[in-house]
Amino acid sequence: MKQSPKMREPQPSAAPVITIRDVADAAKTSVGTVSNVLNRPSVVAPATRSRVQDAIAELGFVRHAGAALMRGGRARTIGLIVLDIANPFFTELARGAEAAARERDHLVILCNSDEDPAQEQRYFEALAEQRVLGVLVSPVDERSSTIDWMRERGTAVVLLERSRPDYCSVQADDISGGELAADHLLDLGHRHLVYVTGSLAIGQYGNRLAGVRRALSRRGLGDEALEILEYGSTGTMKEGGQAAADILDRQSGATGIVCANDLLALGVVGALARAGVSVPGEFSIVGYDDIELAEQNALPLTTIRQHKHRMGFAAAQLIIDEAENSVQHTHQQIVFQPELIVRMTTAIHESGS
Amino acid sequence: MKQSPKMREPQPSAAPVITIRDVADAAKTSVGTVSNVLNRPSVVAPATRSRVQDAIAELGFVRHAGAALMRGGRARTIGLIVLDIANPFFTELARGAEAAARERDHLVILCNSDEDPAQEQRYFEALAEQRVLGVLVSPVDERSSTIDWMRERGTAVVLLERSRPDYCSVQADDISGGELAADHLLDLGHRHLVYVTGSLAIGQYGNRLAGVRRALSRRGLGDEALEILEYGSTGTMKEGGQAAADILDRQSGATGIVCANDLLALGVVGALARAGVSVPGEFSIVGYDDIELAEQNALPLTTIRQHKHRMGFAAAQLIIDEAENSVQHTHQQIVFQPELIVRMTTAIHESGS
DNA sequence: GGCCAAAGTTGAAACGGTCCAACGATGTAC
DNA sequence: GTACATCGTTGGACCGTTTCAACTTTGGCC
Repeated sequence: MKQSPKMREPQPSAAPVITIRDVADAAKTSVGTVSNVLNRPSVVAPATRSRVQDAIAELGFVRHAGAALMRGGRARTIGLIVLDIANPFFTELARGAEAAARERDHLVILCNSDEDPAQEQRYFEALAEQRVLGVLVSPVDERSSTIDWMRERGTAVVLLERSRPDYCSVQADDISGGELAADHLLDLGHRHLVYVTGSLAIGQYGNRLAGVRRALSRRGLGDEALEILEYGSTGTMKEGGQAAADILDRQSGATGIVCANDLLALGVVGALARAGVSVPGEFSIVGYDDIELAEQNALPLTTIRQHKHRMGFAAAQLIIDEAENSVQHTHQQIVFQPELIVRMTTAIHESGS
Repeated sequence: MKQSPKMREPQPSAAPVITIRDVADAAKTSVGTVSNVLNRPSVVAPATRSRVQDAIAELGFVRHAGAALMRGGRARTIGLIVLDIANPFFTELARGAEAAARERDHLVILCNSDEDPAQEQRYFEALAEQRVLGVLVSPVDERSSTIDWMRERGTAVVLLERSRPDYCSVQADDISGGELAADHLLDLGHRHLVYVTGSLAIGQYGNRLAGVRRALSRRGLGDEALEILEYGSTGTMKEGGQAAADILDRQSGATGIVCANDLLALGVVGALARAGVSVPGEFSIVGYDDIELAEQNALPLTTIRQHKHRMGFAAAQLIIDEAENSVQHTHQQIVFQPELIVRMTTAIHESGS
């Protein structure tokens, strides 16, 4: 009955779908010229250019990114796959990547693998299908064949927090970081340490542990001076709370605690405080990452600072470079040095020894 | 056992670019059939189907999402634009959206506007060009014409934390939440409150303030019983620390502090602790959001819980529904009720008022 | 006025998929 | 044996853009 499309219906289904063709007609020119206005405005005569721009604005034309990609191009979009979007380390890194991308007029889309290889794979595939410029990934497993698969299909990949000789990567020197943390405690006189960590399958946690061990052995201390408490996931505050309970249970005589990240450390500190245990009186605690919370905590956390923003920035630059100069591009592994930030959760070990 | 990866030069870009045509040839069938295997596997005979699937695997075919969209379809991707990716409220919400999307085999891509209208606009445009299914947005300004513009161009939009009668939206009842917080303090005997907030241009912070005022006026208290400390941004821990300093400076006699979000509250609590001021002895503090940190803090935070995960879940469901049943879809505004969670930062106000 | 180069514009051929009408093969009913 | 329904497959039109060779216009120079 009411076939008239001009009726007052506020329905959204009136989707007109404006194409470059419509713009060309409205501006009384050709599709080629409109395309030039979009992509190479300088080659179009000013008068024509502004006629086209007016038509675009008037009709509300939105270029179809998918169609634009068909003649071989690559998108102006960078994918970033992180292990845990709730970890401030990654959000700060994402900000850095975004800043670098913005400089070159690119966009970052953030994907959360939640440490699940299947989910990671889904995002890899989706990004490959989108023909993104490249993917920055903090891989669940850096040996995963999916990463090679991506590159074989023509999508550049930069590894975060992991490295492989045949890929660009951006990481921190986690071994030195672990060493820095342990050295600090040893310098303060602690002689029995605990390393609290998320899953050691996460490479950087393993490396930090290696650094701790190196510091111990440099002083002639062996594994008897170290306990390891490993929890299942990426290292959350809740797990830190659990760790504090476990440490109190054990009564093992340990006085220095190195945590694999700040969330764990804050969890430990919080739980100890709630249990009425003095920090740094009875335990000295060092975190890792230097997230904003570390400084703002009621008891500011001694920690190992990572240059998260710079790492993200560098990674995005690498991927843009790799994509734009793929011919003469050489893979590089960038390593950032961590830094000890002493705050209030560590102190000299008074009694004994 | 080593492979010899160095035998041949790492191909600069020997990009083969496998198309559906190549797959069809390899599987000795037609492109139409391959397309059917991809999109409607059930209509293809099992033998053919597996031949095609083998060819896809062997050749490493990746469908070109852009091309697939050209015949009018919509992507299986949902955009989510948040104000501040470092705020756990949004990451938890993102997780909820992701869960709902996964159920329907969609993907969420997260974009961070950082409260900058220009950045928000850039993401809107990029998502429109990608022809995403729809966009969930926590808008910098819900009256922005960009939102209407998106819908006119055919991209569904669901508002988060804001509402407009002509859009789907998911929000919390912030007025009730503010009231809940203030009532709690008033019940405990506090008679002079401070409201610590980020920019009041952020609508929900304004609503929470309105709730606080409502609670006061219900008890016959007016603006003389309320101080407002407004800081510039989205409300960070650092600003909370500043607020604590300002409150101590003023000596105004206030004893109850309502914060517009948990990060502010944790900043206040941390800074007061560092200043040696007892909480909840001298000040009672209520946060807002119930992020994970609130519970895990050394002094667990009394706060107003928001159902972040459910909100994200509902929003993603709405957008999928709107996109799939656009004809008979009616816009709905979903409102979640907040909940008071009493922990350790609030206590009875002892001394006479 | 004739010639030429530069500047601006044009139309059509890709690009890699989806969709669909039409087709062939096979089985079933009478 | 004929008519018909079902199932699986096929090829080509089409989607919206970019690219590029060819074309037209303009203006400078001798």
